[in-house]
Amino acid sequence: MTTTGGRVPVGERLPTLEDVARIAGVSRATASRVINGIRNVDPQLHELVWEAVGRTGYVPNRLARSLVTRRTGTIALVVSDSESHDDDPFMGRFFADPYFGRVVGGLMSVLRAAGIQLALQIVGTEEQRTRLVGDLRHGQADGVIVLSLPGHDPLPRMLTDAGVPAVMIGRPADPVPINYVDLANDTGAGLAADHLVARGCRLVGMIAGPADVPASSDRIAGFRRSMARHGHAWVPQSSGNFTQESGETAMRALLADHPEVDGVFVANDLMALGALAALRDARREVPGDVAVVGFDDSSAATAAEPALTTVRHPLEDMAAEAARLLMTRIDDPGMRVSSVIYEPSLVLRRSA
Amino acid sequence: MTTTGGRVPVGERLPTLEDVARIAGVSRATASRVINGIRNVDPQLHELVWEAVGRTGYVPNRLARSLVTRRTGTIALVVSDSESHDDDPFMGRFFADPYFGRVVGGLMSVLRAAGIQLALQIVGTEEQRTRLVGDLRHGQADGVIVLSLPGHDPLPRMLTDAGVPAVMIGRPADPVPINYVDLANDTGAGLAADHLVARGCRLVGMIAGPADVPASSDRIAGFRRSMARHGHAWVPQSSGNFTQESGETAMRALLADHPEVDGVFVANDLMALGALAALRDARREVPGDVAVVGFDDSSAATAAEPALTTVRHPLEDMAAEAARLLMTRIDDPGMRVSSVIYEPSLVLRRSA
DNA sequence: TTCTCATGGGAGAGCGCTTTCCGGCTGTGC
DNA sequence: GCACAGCCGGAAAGCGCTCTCCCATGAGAA
Repeated sequence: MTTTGGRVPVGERLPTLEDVARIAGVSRATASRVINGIRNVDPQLHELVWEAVGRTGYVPNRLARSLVTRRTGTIALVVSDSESHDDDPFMGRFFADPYFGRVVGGLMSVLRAAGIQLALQIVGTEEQRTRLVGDLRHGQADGVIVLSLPGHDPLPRMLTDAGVPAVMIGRPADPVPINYVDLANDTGAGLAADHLVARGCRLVGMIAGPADVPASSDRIAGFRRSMARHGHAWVPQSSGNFTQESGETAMRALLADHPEVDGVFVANDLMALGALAALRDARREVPGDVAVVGFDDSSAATAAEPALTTVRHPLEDMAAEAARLLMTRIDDPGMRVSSVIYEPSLVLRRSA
Repeated sequence: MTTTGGRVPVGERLPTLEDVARIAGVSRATASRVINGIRNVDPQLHELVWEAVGRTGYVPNRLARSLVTRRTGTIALVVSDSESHDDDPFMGRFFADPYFGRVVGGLMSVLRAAGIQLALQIVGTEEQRTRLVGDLRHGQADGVIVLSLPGHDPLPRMLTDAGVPAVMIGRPADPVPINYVDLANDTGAGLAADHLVARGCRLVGMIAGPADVPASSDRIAGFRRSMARHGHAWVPQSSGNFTQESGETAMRALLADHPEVDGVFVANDLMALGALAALRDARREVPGDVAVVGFDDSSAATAAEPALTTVRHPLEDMAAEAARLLMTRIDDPGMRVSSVIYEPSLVLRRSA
């Protein structure tokens, strides 16, 4: 078996800048200048260097370069999971949820074009968090996108204290001077309330998410506020954990306690799917007997039968914006803390 | 504002091994040995070093370490996208698909415990591929997990030629001596055929995926073979691209051409969701008029109404296995090429 | 002609770490 | 009492790259 072209045989030492320089008959410094397009270099040497690069199949060693430039071309996506343990199935659920995929897709749409790679990090324990922040300060990654998760996570604060460029998707639970991109969750929930009331619903219930997730509590507050404004001071509520099954259970509970509900706002589409199943079991027509409004406009909304009327959450756009914000922050360390809030809209389908 | 505890102020130079050594009153070499737990070091010095580490808040610089050890503690997840362009929406679809999330979840379940991070890479152009392989040879990552995508991708071959530890999830389209983990897709499709026939279906159709994806073509072949064995030499077929809408379109086409179908095998759950919608539109009862079997047992299967009878694809387990295989390969470069094939099973729900 | 100044290239000092090599010390067996 | 292992710690050589100095050269000004 022969080796084709200029390909370097396996196991052989890889060509270094030194080799390129030697072959081109210039110094390492000049070779480096040519390859990085820095300063004017004599066109003739320029050519010689590129020729040597071609002949050797030279590829710069990113690690070595990063060590001196303090730039890695990597952004970390950190999922901070302060509550669950390593063997908790929570993470499995998390990745399977459309949320994760949509975020990654949005981030990559921007990062890919910029030639930046995304490094996925999950931190659970205090030690892992400290470690992560340490690595980041060393420039393991140029910046961080933090995904908001349940609980009062110390990570955002640690990151800002350490001066690591960071952007959160979803606001932090505690007030921390960190950049973030979020949705006006309260307004979105308000839209759902308006719609259900306008439809003529008399008793509207709510299936909420975990109270310690900011996105969730904002939806709860926004919904209640809007309902109150419409004269519904009291809203029966049941809670789930954003999964389909929990939505089904919550709907059953709601139905048991308040058989007369004729409208329900579910804090995310996945739970709405479960709610739909529970309503089917209870022989309630949707939207005839009970109108259902979801939240997120994820793929689950169109998968549902009937298709879900839901609040649109432009997660891909938000993630893309977060990536852009982070890149700006990385290039300009002096940038002042800023946040971008997206406005939700109601997507009308058949369920309400 | 004061700085708490041993925390190092922002902007200050980070403590290096040199600093730790100086404070502990030992040489850099000894400090390194203590921190990495290499060789026996006098217990007293040992303690001195750790104390210095605590006082300075020292965290080893991973980059510098990797440069010399040639180990990064990173595994790359590469999505090779040889056909689409940068602005193609294909990638958005890809990340939103449960497939991606399930794979990441499975990988992380293993990698997280091993303290390895996952770096996401998307390569589209030839240049990006060359670049990627170059970076990998330099040890940018210790190994690669490759996701199989449409088309005859040159990447697997490039990787093996370069001697980069790699494991594919899903077999390569062309025969390449690369490690992979796959599902016996043909057997799975056969299970679906057996079930539909056993149910008494007279005319069974099929909604296939793209023909150039190995997983898809294996399902097609397996289904046809099994149907033939049951005496159904001919199977009407319509194709989609694994999305819900394409499934709906394909089902409509199938119904138009063969109104008498009373059973259909759909090559993945997402398309099955679409097929269900088309059947509903056409006023066919499922499973009464038409029985439907999906593939994957993804979250879409339970979201469907009626819930889908489907072929279980243990993607999380497979991804976890791929991660383990890769780690083994990394530690033992001499390991011979091996592949693991998972056996599918049929999950009975209501649609068939 | 001489001095100034701009320009391009080379030498070499690091970036922060691991690891080999070697010297000095202690303990054992004869 | 001596030779020989066996250990342990330090000095220093890198890993592959960038980038600051500094020098040489040549053009333009006085």
